[in-house]
Amino acid sequence: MSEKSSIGKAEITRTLEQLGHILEIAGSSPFKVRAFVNGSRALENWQGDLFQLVGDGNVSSIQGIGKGLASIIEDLVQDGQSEAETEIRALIPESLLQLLRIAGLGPKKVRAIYEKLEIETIDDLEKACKEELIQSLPGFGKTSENSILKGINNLRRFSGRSLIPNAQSVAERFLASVKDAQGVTQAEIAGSMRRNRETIGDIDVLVASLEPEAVRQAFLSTEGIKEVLAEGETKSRVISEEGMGVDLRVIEPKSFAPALHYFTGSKEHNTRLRQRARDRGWKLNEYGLWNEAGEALSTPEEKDIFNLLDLAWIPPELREDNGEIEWAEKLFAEKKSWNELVTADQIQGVLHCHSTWSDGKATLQEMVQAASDMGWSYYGTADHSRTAAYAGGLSIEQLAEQLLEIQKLRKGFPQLTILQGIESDILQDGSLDYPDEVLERLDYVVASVHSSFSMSRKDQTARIEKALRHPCTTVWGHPTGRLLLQRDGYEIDMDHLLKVAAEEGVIVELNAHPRRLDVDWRWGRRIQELGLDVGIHPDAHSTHGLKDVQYGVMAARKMGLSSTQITNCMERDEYLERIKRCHQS
DNA sequence: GCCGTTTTCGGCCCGACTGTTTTCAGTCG
Repeated sequence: MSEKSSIGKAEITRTLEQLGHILEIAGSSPFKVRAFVNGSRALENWQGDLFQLVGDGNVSSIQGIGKGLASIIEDLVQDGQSEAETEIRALIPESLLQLLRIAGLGPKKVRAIYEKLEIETIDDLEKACKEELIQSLPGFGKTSENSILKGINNLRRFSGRSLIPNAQSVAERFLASVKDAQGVTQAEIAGSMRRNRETIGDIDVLVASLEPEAVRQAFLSTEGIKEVLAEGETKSRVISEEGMGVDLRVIEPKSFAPALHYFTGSKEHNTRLRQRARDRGWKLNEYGLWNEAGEALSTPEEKDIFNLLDLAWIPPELREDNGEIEWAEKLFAEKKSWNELVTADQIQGVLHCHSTWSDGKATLQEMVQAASDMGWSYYGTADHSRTAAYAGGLSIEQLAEQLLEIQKLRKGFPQLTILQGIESDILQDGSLDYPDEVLERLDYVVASVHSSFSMSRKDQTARIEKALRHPCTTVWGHPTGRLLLQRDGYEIDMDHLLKVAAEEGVIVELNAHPRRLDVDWRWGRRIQELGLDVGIHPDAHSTHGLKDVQYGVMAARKMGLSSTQITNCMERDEYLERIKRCHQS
């Protein structure tokens, strides 16, 4: 398959989604619109070698992608462009897509604004609002004009999504303030946070109470509300001062389980479940599950909903319509339940941490003390290698000096096994950063890419493959190099490299830094199929950074992994044996 | 546009809140 085009899967999924939105503004059938958006998601969730799939002419084998979308995808992969795409893009000015990002503006209103006033950009729309041109349009008024101005303002101030720790602190604040409101029996965070998504758009607070008014009062009196967007009897929505949308939903206690399921989502997962209910002549909504006669079935817990639909209970993290429903069906038929997903207290130790020896903020002794305080039984430091000059990479002499310090520390921390590793840059030609005899003296090697991100997919893949095949490589560090909300990862043939890692016994890192969470959870199923071992490593640059393993654990749960698939859930002796095995001279 | 123990047509999930409306369309999750 030719690789002359540089269009990867990520760009194609974005294109399909955009085309859906363009069709929406252009007034296409809502079902056609949904087909594009669904197709985009189906492709995003599908893991494998897209080049291969296109070569085999099998694109429409992906559920949700039919002949039409398959042909667009094939054209994009093979030529970098598609005639159908060009035709759709010609329907409306591209810049109208930006208007959709303004809260309160949907496709119909954007279209009306464009057709009546020929407004194409956010700047022009802002000007029109200030000149009071919008309020005269049919279906608009003075209030809509003001809310559009507010929406534009918010859009400019906030990027839209947040990293998990930032979202957590906002969520905890709002949860705390409704929890003690009068009449509250239960309160939980639902939505993408409960599903452990890698970034969070909105926070969903779900509260069970027969006194919704008291809950609303408590919610709206939470500290740090920038703006109230809606306040109804059972539903309110605000923007926090951090720029996060926070939704409150109050539900009667008897409906808490179906509501928790409903507001946990994902939307796609919910749609599938509601369809499943419909197939039986039933109805599923946030208030409960209803039979043909319209009688509520008993669903005191989430698992009751699943079981009544002949499904095993599905952990919230897995509810992405990513094959979990089919799996739950099988488990239910076999009277089995899901394997227990990994928990943070099962982590026994970590590799891949930094210290002041390279670019860390804490000394090695401080890091070791913190690791000991975490109750771990092994700890590996892996500072940067010599080529990483930007990060104070260690020379061969410094590595030797560091070992002396480690030997001293070992005496002070007899209960903690302290390992000396290195995070070796994978050089441009795929070799590691020290001579083999230096690498062999270390306890382990994390091989990571830190430079030349823009190599072609083919070259980047070959580069990393060479590093993974090096006998000293123990761990493949942050496999894609992505930084969430900052940059995409480098282009690689992930499926191929995972196979290489499996062949070589290399541990695939799940980098737990909340900005990385790399490897992406969407590879979870493939990783399990290949029988790969995953290591959850904090990539800590400070003592506080060690606590980031919790985010790695969240991502591992989202991958569907249990402790037996995580190397650093092993007891010390087994673990030391394991990292020796893939670090042979 | 996608899909099919309704298989090539006729469906396609569901409900709250808002604003501009006199009964509802649009937006959102």
